[in-house]
Amino acid sequence: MRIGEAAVATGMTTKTLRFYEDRGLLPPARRAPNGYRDYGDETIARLDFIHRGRIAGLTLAQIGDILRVRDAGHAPCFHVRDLLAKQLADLDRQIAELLTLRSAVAEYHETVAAADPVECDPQRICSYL
Amino acid sequence: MRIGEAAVATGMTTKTLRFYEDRGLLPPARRAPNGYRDYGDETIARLDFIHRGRIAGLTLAQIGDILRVRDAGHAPCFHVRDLLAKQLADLDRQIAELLTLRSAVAEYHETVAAADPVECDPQRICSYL
DNA sequence: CTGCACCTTGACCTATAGTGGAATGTCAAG
DNA sequence: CTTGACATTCCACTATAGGTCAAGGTGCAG
Repeated sequence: MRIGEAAVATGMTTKTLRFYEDRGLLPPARRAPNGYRDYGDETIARLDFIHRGRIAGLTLAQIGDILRVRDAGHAPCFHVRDLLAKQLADLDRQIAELLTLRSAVAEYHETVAAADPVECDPQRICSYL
Repeated sequence: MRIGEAAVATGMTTKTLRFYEDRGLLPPARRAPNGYRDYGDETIARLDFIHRGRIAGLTLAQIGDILRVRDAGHAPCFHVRDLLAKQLADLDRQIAELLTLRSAVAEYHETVAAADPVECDPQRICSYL
């Protein structure tokens, strides 16, 4: 299977596949006599895994870690569990930060929406921010 | 006031001040005869405004837009109001996305936490993700 | 034989908000 | 006269996940 077909099969671009190889998420591809990359079904499965990981919000580095555990012959379940726990904690922190920011912005917005431009002090750029 | 003093006064670094000038958030600084930048109080006020904008989660580009409106002689209130409304909408979207992602990750996490590594199919890398 | 679709590599670009370092100039104090 | 603290410019680098462009090789159909 050539790179273009693999790209269509996984919904990625050929650029992305080469990029993943360069980043070590895919092993160096087997080559046809003409130098073209030749992929088998196991690579498609690997790319699907990478895709699922990305959907779960994992970074390529984290996905790479999981793949290396698997490639070392171990089941990466415990590693994945820890990674997902960390991901949950990160998400909770990010959500909390955004909620804090949201309430600050909402307050500014109410103030400025009720503002009279005439009272705005040029020196302060905008009196309501 | 030299750049180092202005940096201390605003809690920024000299690098940041030069960077802001380069990005057009500060006008080209007045220079002392020795070539050193020479800042007045109006620049400190401007830097404080930039700082408040950053705290409100505005990008430098957005803050720059506000400053250009002010520099053109207009009160930027209406512009700021629209910007903050957009910022609120963006934040709501981001928060919603993160909450969606969080629930997906939470589900994966529960599944994998209850998983038996022995049943994990190597071909699928990790059966629970 | 030529056109077209596909493949190869390498180098550079995107956005964000700065940070780090090198080479050099300025100025007051000891 | 030199040392130290400050200033100048310019260039490169950080992290993320690729995208763009160029110059060229491969292979099949008409």
